[in-house]
Parts: sequence; C-alpha cells; structure tokens
Amino acid sequence: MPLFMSKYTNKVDRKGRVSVPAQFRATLPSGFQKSVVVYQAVNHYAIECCDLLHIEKINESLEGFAPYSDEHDEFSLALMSGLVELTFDGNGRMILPQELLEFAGITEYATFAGKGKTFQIWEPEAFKRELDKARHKVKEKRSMLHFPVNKDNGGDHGRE
Amino acid sequence: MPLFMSKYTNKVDRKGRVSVPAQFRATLPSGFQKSVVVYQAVNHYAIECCDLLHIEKINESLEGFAPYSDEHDEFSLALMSGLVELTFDGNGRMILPQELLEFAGITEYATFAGKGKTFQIWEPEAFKRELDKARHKVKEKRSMLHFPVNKDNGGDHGRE
DNA sequence: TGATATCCCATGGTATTCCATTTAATGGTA
DNA sequence: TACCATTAAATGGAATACCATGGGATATCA
Repeated sequence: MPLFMSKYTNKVDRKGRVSVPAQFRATLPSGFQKSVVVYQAVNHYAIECCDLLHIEKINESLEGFAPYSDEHDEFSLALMSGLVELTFDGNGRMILPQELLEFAGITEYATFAGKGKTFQIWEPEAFKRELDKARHKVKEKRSMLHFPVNKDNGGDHGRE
Repeated sequence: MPLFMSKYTNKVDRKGRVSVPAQFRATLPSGFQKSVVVYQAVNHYAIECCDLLHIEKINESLEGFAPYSDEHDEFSLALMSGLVELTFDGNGRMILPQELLEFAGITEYATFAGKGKTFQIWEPEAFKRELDKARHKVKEKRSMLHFPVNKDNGGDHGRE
C-alpha cells in the first residue's frame, strides 16, 4: 500500500491556489486521484488530508450506531459537517477554504507533510517547530515503539 | 457512494426560497435529483433532509416490527406523517414549509450541514452551538468509534 | 381574484478551465 | 564537467462557466 511521505513547501498564490505535491497525488488510490478531503486536525492547528475512500470507511463505521441514537447524531454532525472535498485543477492545484487557512495560520506558503495514510498541511514555520517537538518526544519515548526507528529521516525534498 | 459533507450558509429570500447547495444536489442519487424529503429532526430543533431512496429504506426497517404492533403503529406514524417532499426550482432552490422554519427558528439565513447519508438545515447560530457541543461529545466518546482518520494522531503518544 | 407557488431571465461574485511561463529534475553528448 | 535537450512539476494570469440571489411574469388553486 502506498504511503504519504516526505514534505514539500509550495506557494499559495493570490487566488488561494496551492499545488498538491505530485507525489501525493500519485499516492491517492486509483479512482480517487481527482480530489482529497480536508478538515481541521484534532490535535494541532493544521489541516488534515485524506482520500475519499477513507471517509467512506469512517461513514460506514458510523452505521454501527442506531440511526436515531445520540451517538450517531453527534458523530455524523461533528465529523461530516467539517469535511470539505477539494478537487484539483488541470495542474494539480486546489483552493483551501478561508476557514481552514485561518485555522492553520497559512498565508504565503504551505508545507505538505506526509503522515503515512494521511498527510497534513501546515504554515511552514509552525511545522518546523512542531516537527522539532515531535522529534524530541520520539527521542524520549522511542522505547515505546515496537520496531526499530530509523534515525535518518531528515531531508526536505521540496523547495524552501 | 456519495456523501453529504461540509456546511454551507445560504440566504432565505423574502419569498421563502433557499438555494440547496449545488454540492448537495449533486450528491443526490441520479433519478432523485429533483427533490428532497424534509422533516423535523428527532434530537434537535433542526430540519433533517434526505432523498426518497433513504425514506424507502427507513420504511423497510419498520417491517422489523410486527405489522399491527404498537411499535409499528407509533414509529410509522411518527416518522412518516411528518415527511414533506420538496422539489427544486430551475435554479436549485426550494421553499421550506412555515412549520419547519418555525421549528428550527430559521429566519434570514439557513445553514446546511452534511451528515453523510443525510443533511440538516439549521438556524446558523444554533448550528454553531450544536456543532461545538457535538465536537466535545465526540472527543469524550471517540473510543466508541474506530475511525481511521484519527488513528494516526488519536492517542497520547508523542504529541501534545 | 387574491394568494401562493412556479417558471424564466438577469446579475455579480466566485470557482473552474485553459493556456503560457518558469523552475526543477533527468538524460545524453561532447 | 560543461552544455544542451527533454520531460515533469509548479506558478501566473486571462477567459469561461457555474452558482447563489433577486425580481418579474406566468400559472395554479382555493
């Protein structure tokens, strides 16, 4: 299974368009390469991104709740109303909603960061700080992982 | 399988017309894109909306009750008698019944909120409050659901 | 015949599409 | 290594299409 990895920093033009890294577009499952679904990350001021297939799976799991239960109501509202499906233009760009740009503090540039099955979009400086923090945490807590951590994960393959 | 997601706030003009978000109209199953069925939400002062196909499914689920049982009677009456099918005009607008507008407290603007297989229509301020509540509930209850989106960053491992 | 609902057209703003340019990565050749 | 050619990706801008909205005209029905 293909994974989102590396990071790329692209420009947000004055119409609000950003190029989605070609690698990420290629990573989307076939039949779902025309769009991504974006929403507020839960634990950070960043934009979380995944493919539509992902969302459909989530929605299926919602149907485990009785249709008129409080849980079904709360989950479907909280999760689904916050999602936005963004399609790409012919050159692989998309337009992030104002609300999400503000949430993430993104203005001129946006950093795309692979996270495996999903990826995130950050304001570049905020991302650097967060990455630094995350690396320190990993250093402290590395024994908690049950497989060997590769120390060499440094390179940025985008432009900055 | 197309899903209703995102939220949109549209104006109710003085003739009572509201545009149904184009995304939502496009999400309706082909052959059912001319109308929606609306009714009072069970748990909130909001208007619940879905397509005719969905109603047929609900109706089928009523057959789980014995045909002349109290439950069959109560559910079928409560669920079915409140339904209204609304058709769109040439520009994708519909006119909400006075009764439902009052029930939801909608006057000038209406917020359409995707819920997956259905969507709701809210008075905008009431929706903000409800969304906030729902998000908190989800945070408390997220262990109840195995949703893949959050699997990556849902635990307290390594991030804060 | 009023009141209401439906249809039609006009408009402004926004998003989408398309094309041109720039930049980066790659391969080949001298 | 220097140079050029080729391809792919990112960026910019102009033309176009779409959509939410407003209003007038027509139809429908107590």
